[in-house]
Amino acid sequence: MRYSKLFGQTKKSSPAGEVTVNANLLIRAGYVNKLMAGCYSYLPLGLRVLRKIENIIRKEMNAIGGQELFLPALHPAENWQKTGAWETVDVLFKIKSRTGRSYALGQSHEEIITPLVKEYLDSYQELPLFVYQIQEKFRDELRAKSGILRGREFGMKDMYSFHLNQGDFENFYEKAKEAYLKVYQQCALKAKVTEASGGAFSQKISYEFMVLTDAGEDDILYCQKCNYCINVEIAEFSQGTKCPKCRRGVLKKARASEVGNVFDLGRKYTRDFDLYVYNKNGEKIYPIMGCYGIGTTRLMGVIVEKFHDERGIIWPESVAPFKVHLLTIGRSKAVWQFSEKVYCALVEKGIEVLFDDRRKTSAGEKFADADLIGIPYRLVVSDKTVNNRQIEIKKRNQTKTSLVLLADCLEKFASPALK
RNA sequence: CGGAGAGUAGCGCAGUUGGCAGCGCGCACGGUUUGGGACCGUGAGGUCCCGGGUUCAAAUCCCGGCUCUCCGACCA
Repeated sequence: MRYSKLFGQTKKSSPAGEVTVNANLLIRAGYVNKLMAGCYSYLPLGLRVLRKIENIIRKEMNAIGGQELFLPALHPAENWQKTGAWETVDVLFKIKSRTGRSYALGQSHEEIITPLVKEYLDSYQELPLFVYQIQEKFRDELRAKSGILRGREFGMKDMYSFHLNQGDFENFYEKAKEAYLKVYQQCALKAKVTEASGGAFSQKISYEFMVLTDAGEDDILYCQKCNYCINVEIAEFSQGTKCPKCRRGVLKKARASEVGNVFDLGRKYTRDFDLYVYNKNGEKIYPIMGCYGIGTTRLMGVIVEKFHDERGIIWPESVAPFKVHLLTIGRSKAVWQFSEKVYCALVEKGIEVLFDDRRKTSAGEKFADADLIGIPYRLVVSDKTVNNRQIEIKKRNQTKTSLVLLADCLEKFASPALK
């Protein structure tokens, strides 16, 4: 991609009154644009990051048997009335059509997936079933805040599982948990599995996946010796008390952001929508349901909160919009010809490259933009390098630079599949 | 929804006692520059958030509303 043609370029000044790091950097670097509080457009650069995050999640969900589908965001009110959520869920956006019919915008999709599964589930032999989607959710938050961490419209992967019995659900929960931890690991994040309240429709414990960051909205207590972690909203002990699990460590309190969750929905929805099967003994069974969410846009925001410095974003390679950022510095014909050659060679090898080919832009501005945008590797072709047909290479999170030949460069960045 | 702050050019902001609408960046054109956000010149660009009111005169004062940010409450 040629930066001169990219829609959504950097801004020199911070958006007015925006203090959140993720909003500030993502807006300034040209990843997102705010339409209104809690509602963001994803520009080409931002969409590339979001798609990478989604694909990491997609791969892991598929690996545990998840089947991707896509549900409507606009829902008939009747589905929400049937579960009682129409009256009780205050974040539900409600809409009236011209003809007076009532609709809801999906804040979650249990009300849609359950009757859908009912239409196709014929036998207990089809269980367990795991379906998921990646879609925008709508929640009428009283106060949207923290940039893309809490929006009124936001991206989410939501998976729903259906099981014959509690034991089967719990087995799958363990697999889902491992898959989630792999997702965060690939996003370079360390997530803690945290006990939390079950929310409005479940008296049971739920699990949240928390990443430590001051930008978060939750307080957790975690053990420094084992993996025990609990949300303070349900914790019966305080900071400094002995860990109830390993009895060796001491609990520490910290701020965190919830980047995923798992709920045991029990038979709430299958009963509400009369979704049942007969087991092999001819007994009528309402399946146990679980739901599993990962906020895709929030995950993107948390990554920025974790990986940045005073100059800009420092993307982990796995989610970076491009692998390399090629800068051309200087105006000599030799520099231009060589950088064009390098760009074309990288593109031909299938290496994701953003080429800062702006003719009149100063070196300082290109460096500053490269730091702000935060692509993992910076390549520079300039008068200093071109005589020896070399390219300067620097990692975004390091200060040292080195010189390499084009062939070495292509070798270094070639994707494993092409090697 | 309670508390606090803000809304003026595309973006960031200044605007004193009520008296011609300004600055920086960006943008367009010309020129000089070229390894860390260079410089000179010229130019375009305005519903001063919206609606009332006071006044000879309102970006400025008063009333009402809207939007944004932060804190809180809220938050499957």
